[in-house]
Amino acid sequence: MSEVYKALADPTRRRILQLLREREMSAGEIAGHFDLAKPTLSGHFAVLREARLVSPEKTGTTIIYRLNVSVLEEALMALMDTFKVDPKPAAPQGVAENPKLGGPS
Amino acid sequence: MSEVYKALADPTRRRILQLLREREMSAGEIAGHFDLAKPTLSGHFAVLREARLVSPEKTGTTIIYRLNVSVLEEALMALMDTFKVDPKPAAPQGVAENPKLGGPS
DNA sequence: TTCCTATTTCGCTAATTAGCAAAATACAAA
DNA sequence: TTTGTATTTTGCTAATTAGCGAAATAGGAA
Repeated sequence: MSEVYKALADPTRRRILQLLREREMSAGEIAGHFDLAKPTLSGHFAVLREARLVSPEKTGTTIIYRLNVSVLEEALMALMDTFKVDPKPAAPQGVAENPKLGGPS
Repeated sequence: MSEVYKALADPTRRRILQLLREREMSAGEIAGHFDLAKPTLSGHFAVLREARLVSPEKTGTTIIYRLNVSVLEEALMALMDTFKVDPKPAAPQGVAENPKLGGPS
């Protein structure tokens, strides 16, 4: 799960995911959308694969990358759950007002 | 907005946010939850402040950190919108089975 | 004022990472 | 087999970053 955070932390990888959200694409086609060398993009693909955010499908010499929507969905859900954020416009969330400042130090 | 991704990418910072989700705490009290030096934690606080995920409030010599729930909420919403993910459980859909290429050949 | 506590800022080091060119791998066609 | 195309792996450099101890800053108490 931590790999997902790492994968999402890079803007290039987020753009790749957005591209794949529209339709699946080959590695070279994705690379064509960036001003980066192909080995650089290949490295980004590896990070996205490790996070299970994309799945490669080899057909001939080309590799088709497809967005793994369910993994992305699960990751965002877990994120919301971790921070107890509701998908609805939040009710006034009571913040504890007992900070106990000087504390037990 | 990109600062939020960066802030969430580090596990220590995510634990800090989880602590602050329960109640606001002073910098020193937060530091007490970790085996890290205080300057290290102070650096993490700075990243969280830059992302506007926490707000500091100075009272005397102590600084109380409070979770900025609305910012976290907005960030997660924007993330879901970016990737067009619905807050409902989705139909099961092919999950990646092997991050490496070449497969079981 | 001096002293104590809380927190940050300053250097610095080690580890990580994004980027590239070149080489290697894999596959299809001739 | 050789050739050509698509993609990854290798080896490297520069930039970023998490970590630390020491010093600096700020406020309250004596």
